[in-house]
Amino acid sequence: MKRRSTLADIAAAAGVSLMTVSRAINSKPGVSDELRQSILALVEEMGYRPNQIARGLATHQTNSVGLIVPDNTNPFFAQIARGVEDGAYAREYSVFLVNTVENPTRELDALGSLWEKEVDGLIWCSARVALEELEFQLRRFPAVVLLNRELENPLSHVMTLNVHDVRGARMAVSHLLGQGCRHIAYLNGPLHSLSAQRRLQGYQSALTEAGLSVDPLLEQCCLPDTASGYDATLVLLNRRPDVDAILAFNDLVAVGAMQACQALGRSVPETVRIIGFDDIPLATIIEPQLTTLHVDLQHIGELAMQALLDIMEGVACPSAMLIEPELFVRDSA
Amino acid sequence: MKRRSTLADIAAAAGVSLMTVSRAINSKPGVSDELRQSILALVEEMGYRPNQIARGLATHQTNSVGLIVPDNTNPFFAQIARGVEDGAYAREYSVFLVNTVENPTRELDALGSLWEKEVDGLIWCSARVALEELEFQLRRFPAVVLLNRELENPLSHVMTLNVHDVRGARMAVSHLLGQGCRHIAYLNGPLHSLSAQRRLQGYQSALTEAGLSVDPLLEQCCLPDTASGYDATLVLLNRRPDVDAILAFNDLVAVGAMQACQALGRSVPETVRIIGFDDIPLATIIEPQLTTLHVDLQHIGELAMQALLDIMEGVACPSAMLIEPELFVRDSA
DNA sequence: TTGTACGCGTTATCAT
DNA sequence: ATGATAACGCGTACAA
Repeated sequence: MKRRSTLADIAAAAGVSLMTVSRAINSKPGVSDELRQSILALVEEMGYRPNQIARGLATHQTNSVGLIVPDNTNPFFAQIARGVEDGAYAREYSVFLVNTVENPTRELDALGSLWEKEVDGLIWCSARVALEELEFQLRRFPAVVLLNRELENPLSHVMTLNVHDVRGARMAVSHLLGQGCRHIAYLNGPLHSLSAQRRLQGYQSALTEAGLSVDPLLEQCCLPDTASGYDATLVLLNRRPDVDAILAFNDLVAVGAMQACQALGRSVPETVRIIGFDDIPLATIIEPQLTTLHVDLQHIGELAMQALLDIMEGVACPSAMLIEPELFVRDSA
Repeated sequence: MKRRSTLADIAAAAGVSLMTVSRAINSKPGVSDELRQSILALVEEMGYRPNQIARGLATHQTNSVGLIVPDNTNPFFAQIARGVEDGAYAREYSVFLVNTVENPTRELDALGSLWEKEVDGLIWCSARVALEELEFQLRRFPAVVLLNRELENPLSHVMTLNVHDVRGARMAVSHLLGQGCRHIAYLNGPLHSLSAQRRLQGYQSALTEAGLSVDPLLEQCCLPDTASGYDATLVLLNRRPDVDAILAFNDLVAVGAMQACQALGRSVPETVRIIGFDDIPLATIIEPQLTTLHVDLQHIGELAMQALLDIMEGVACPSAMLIEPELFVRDSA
């Protein structure tokens, strides 16, 4: 690996000063056209590329952002990450990806590490930290987009981006009620998850408004994966065999629920209707295809990145965005 | 966002020189114990964290690596990325994630961008560039782990990490032959994919060795996703209705094949046996569960990261690693 | 239009 | 054990 050429090398080769080369490269005024051409030719020839570390030190801009997710393996976050990365590429930014693995220590480590690296901005999904810690961290970064978390007091350099979970859950329940279901259960996600709380709230309020009572026995918590959804459904259906519909925290849980129903000989959607959330690719792969609340996750990722760039550039930007999920009725409900 | 404190701030507060603080922080010798203690206390109090950009400029080490994948949304690469990130976290490295989206331009852009950022190392999956370009790029980085690509002439700072695709495909074909199948088709992946070529080779050689002829009509190309697998299977079964087994390039394709069979009323595994490759989570979610060649992708990611660190630290390291897939017999074959 | 001096925050080197 | 000084590669501010 031979030494990288620097501005000084180019300047020497071109017989001009450092600054002239710098200006030529950054297409700034103050360089005659022919000189610029010959410099750029040299740059090409010598394979020069600006050293972003040095540039970062001088300008306090690194052209990189951090993306914190619980687990990039989860299709939900994978899609978002893809959108973020696409958006970053379009604007010549690089993305540091970090998984928290639902581990508070690792989450704080990630924040510290990103801060040390002087990222220009941060997209932070499902922040699991206490409010005080959250505010401390937000203060440290120049720009932040918070996904899946809300903020009482808006900060000018922070935008929150949330799915309208309450409305989504209500749409699902309405649909089930319309199909004649009267014993609708809810497989909730982790209690500390804001989405889980909001979806629960939507579920309960829809039932109440329909004149049905909210029955704690119809609510069952589980981790947001297929295996947990399966187990939770067995528990649920054992406790309340009269259940005729299940709203699941997300699609993975819904699929687990579907498998459990099949294992118990309860056909879907004939005896139990199932609705998921998020519309991950799996939703259309399994049989019967999953009715679910569709959210364009990749687009959300791109939106988040664009908003982040807007904040960084001082462009006016809303303090919060709310994404409306859409009920995609397929075969499971 | 208030100004970050710097070494100078700490030094001033402690009434010592910059270097003493630097030494204390980096736990280098040359600082008395009590002084070190009091400095570290100040560091804590003032919330000081070293600026990695400045440090990077001074040391030419950034404590960050690049990870290039075709698409982080593909479970195959998502698992690998997760392993890489876990490994990086364990050693206090950060990971730049880049998607190439099978786009050569974007792949080159990614390499350029990572080089500008002075990453200490690179994990490069499924490099799609020509040999000459590959060698040029490899020369630019201090350390590289190449996944899914081989190298004629080993380089001391590069390691290749491949799955033994040939052996995997042969195991699959053997298994199918043992089940009595005699018209085994192969749904190949993209032609430019090295894995696809190797799996094809394993498929063909296993047939030949069993005394069966290789029939081009039994080979069908498709993109490595479910929809393409579905379409390709329709084409294939239309052309050769006598097919009694399908080996798919990967699990996504296999699932598409399974759906196509079901759509055509051909039961799996009774009339058509199907085997996939990679064993992504989906393999055990669908019904019937997929028989497939299992590879521990997350572990591969960790291995890649560890090897990369070894290269970077000058630790002796093999020039190539070959991972053996294992046939997991489930319900589809 | 072009060039010079300096600073960004840190580490390496050489003194003390 | 501690400190002064010079890099690292670039951009900003100002001078020519």
